[in-house]
Amino acid sequence: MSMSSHELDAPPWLRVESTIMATARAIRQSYDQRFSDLDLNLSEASVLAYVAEHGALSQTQIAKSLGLGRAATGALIDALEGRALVQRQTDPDDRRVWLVEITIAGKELLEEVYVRDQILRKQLRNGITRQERQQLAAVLVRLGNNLASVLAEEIETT
Amino acid sequence: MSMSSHELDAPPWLRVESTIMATARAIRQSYDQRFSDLDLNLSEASVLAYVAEHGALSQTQIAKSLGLGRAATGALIDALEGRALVQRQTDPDDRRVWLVEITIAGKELLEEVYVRDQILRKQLRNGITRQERQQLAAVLVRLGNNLASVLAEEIETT
DNA sequence: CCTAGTTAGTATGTCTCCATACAGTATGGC
DNA sequence: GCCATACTGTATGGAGACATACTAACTAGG
Repeated sequence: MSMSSHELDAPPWLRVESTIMATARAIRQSYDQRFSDLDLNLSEASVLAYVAEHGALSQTQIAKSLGLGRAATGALIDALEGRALVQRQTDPDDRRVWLVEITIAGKELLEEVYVRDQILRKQLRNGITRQERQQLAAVLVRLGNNLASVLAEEIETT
Repeated sequence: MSMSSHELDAPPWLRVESTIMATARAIRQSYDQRFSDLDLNLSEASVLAYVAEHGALSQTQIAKSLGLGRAATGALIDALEGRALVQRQTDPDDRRVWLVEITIAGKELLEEVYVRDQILRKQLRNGITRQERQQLAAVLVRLGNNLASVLAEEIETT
């Protein structure tokens, strides 16, 4: 993996963006590999975990919480439902919405997901202190806020 | 932007991954917006800047330095060449390779790119100290190394 | 009521990238 | 020289996500 090979010679903005981008890709990839024999990718596992923790939720709620669009979320739930890991129920109060719940089979699979997540996280934290991780998260959040205002401002101006 | 809305309620691994992922997406998006009236996206601008700085390069060299695959890089160069921002020249020493160089028009466009990059970077750095940025980069590199070894190990085991 | 506006979920097209496979070309051992 | 190997650039198919547009259904104002 050429993670750090383009640290010195690339143009400045690319350093930030491509490092973050490459890291994000690699995280996704490592989870996908660890989950591959469960036939789950990271997004599917995330939906499963989120639904397990929060009970019957609409797809829009799930999408918002996971930072995905509604279309992408719907596709994920299609896949999970096809394997009977979650089930859709009609909402008695609103005939537009599906309430998504985890099934017994889903819970069982999720146990294995948790185990592997723990192992992988331990490997990824190697050589990175708790304080550093917290700082990383804090800086990323601030960066995210700056990005949000940049993007918002941009829309105004247009 | 729901950058921080899923900070507290999402499952743990998702916090790290999705924060990084969302940040990367947002960075790309903000650059794309700032460059949109130049008809450039971040990757194209990166290729342009990299070629401007390092002169005639093979596509493989460019790909490696930018952390992209050769196919994706080729497509980017196709687009830039179609707009006469770069030009391909045959390598007298190796008939397989294209040597890619920036054109006058490319250099002119790049000036504008640099100006906008400076402005955007200043906005993104808002409230983040130089030290924090360096630490962010350092932690990301370490995380990247951990990811690389995880992915490598995974291949061995398979 | 009933009409206008909003929201839930879905379908579709696009974007950006990767992985794989391929054809043409170099290179190093024999 | 010759062959196996490695490498360059391209074509193709797929993954993952977005934006847009659409249908169905809810809701609030008149």
